[in-house]
Amino acid sequence: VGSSVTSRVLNDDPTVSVRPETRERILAAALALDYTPDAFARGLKTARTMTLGLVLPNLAYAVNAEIIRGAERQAASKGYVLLIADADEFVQAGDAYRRLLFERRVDGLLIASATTGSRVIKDLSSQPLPFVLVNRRQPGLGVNVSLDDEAGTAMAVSHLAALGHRRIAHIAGPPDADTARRRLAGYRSGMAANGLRPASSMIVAAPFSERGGFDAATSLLNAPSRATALVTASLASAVGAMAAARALGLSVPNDVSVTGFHDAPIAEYLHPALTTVRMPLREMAEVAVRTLVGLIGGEASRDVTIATAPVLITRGSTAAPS
Amino acid sequence: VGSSVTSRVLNDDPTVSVRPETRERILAAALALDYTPDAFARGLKTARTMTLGLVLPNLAYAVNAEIIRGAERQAASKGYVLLIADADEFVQAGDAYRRLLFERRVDGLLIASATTGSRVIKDLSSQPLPFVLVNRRQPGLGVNVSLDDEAGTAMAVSHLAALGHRRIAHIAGPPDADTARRRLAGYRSGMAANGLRPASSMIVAAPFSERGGFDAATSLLNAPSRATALVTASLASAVGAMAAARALGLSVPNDVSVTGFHDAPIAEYLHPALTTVRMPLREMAEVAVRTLVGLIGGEASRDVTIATAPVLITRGSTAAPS
DNA sequence: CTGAAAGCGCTTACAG
DNA sequence: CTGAAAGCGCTTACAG
Repeated sequence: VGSSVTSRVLNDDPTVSVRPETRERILAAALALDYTPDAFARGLKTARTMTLGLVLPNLAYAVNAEIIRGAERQAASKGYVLLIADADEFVQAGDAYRRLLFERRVDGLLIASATTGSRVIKDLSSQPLPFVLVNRRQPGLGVNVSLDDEAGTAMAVSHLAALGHRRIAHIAGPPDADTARRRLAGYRSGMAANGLRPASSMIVAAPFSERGGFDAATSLLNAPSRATALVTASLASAVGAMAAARALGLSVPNDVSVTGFHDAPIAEYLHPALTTVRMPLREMAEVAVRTLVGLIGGEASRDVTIATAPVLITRGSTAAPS
Repeated sequence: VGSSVTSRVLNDDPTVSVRPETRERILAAALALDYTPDAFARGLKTARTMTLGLVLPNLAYAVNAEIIRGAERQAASKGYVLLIADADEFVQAGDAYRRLLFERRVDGLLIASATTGSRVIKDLSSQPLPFVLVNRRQPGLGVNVSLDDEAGTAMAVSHLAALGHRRIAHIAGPPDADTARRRLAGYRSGMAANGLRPASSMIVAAPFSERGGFDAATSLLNAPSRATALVTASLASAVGAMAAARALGLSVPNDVSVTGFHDAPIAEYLHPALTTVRMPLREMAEVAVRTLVGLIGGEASRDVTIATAPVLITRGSTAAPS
């Protein structure tokens, strides 16, 4: 049997017409020999690598792990394999950048990098490789898949307002992260919806880290007529905020309530257990992969905001003000 | 200029002899055209993909994120790119397995999967693809790079013994994880070194999770003549153990001391802050990559245990027994 | 010192 | 229905 027929049979080419017997022989031989096509040879010929690149920031937080896992699984189910690149190096236009963008190693890129406006991101648009921004909106710059962070944060605010809190402060993320800006918007709209208008001193920007939350909460809780509740923009900063309250001799939730953003197993085991907004992170990663695969296939795609509603997980870190 | 010379100049082929002027022209043209060789074409010809596969388990824990990050950076600096595969799917011999093992997509594999004796792992040895086991020893099965988990755990035990504890219990990991077995061995040797011999009821196996630690600690702390200190085999189980103590009305560290294994930013912000053993995880990942690259290059390699000593980070979760 | 040729392992028009 | 041929973009002996 010639290699042409073999290739077509093995690839289920619908245009092939082959005698059932020949097909059987090919299939049997392939099985007997454990034949698996060489991905690089195939990639060279078809100009499809069946590989997706994932550029992502700090892995130390469970949130990003959810994204990797969701993306990896969805990619696998679409026949793709996932290449991972560190955002820091990528964004500095290092080797990872060159390798993913120009060596034709990937058919498309998922960019989950958190900060905004880097030169690299701009390069992308003047360049034919399809890409999708994950958890990150940047109008005018290609397709993005993101969550309704605003609704999530507003939900946390409403929960606290319903408990009777009025002086609700916000530990926001870093201003260069668009997720931080959208969570801040959610804080504002949540306050407004509850008839509250926060003083600007009630909003403090901080990195998405324990340390960031600690420092921000310390300054917030040291202020005169301090807040009775802190809505934070990440899980890590909520942990830091609770630690800061304790360090000041304040009890959570008796003296001050704290909410986090995103959920992870540890939230339930903290002291007190953390009330937090659970966002559909895995779904976001899956949709991002599907969107990218569509783009690669030539589909026109639009931005998508994951419609699945955020869920507020109420635990011990929030209570009525005393 | 012919493509042969071009290729050799661009690849710095030492055997090429070329007029300086020609070389200049080639270099200038490459620069002007932003030329980057097609990785797949090169891979097809050279039979080197310059890609490494990383098979790893549950990403939800910061520990594994350290491994990815260390591996990714080291791979990048060696000119490699990192493909990621989910251990669950891989170990069940799913598509990821086929793709990484047989499609010649990678030059070698880093296996950081935690459990032991899977069929897939055995397949590997009857198969020419170089691989390195990361954080996981399996005698007779290829090269592994691991940490001195035993010393780390013994260190935690000695710290508690020095504080005056005698009834030190161990929340071990799952018995099918060799890291768990080595930490258990460290617990035993640490106890012996301090003249203590624990009753077998002082050792409880549990998954490496908050929940696992919670359940194990609950049973341990409900027992008669309960332990005054718990040495756990992971960060997550320490968090769970502290929660269990609280749930029983016991204070950490006044009634019971707790130690974790591995460090992450959150440990410092827990209540109380967690005493834990910091292991050189990133170094392990880097050495694993270097070892794998050596193997790919045909070097004979031996198992390596990272020599860098574990460090005990003493925080508020341990104190003298009251 | 430089270039033409072969070939890596596939897929895909195309001819028989 | 089946197979021979070209070609994807490189690298590497080899010939000039």
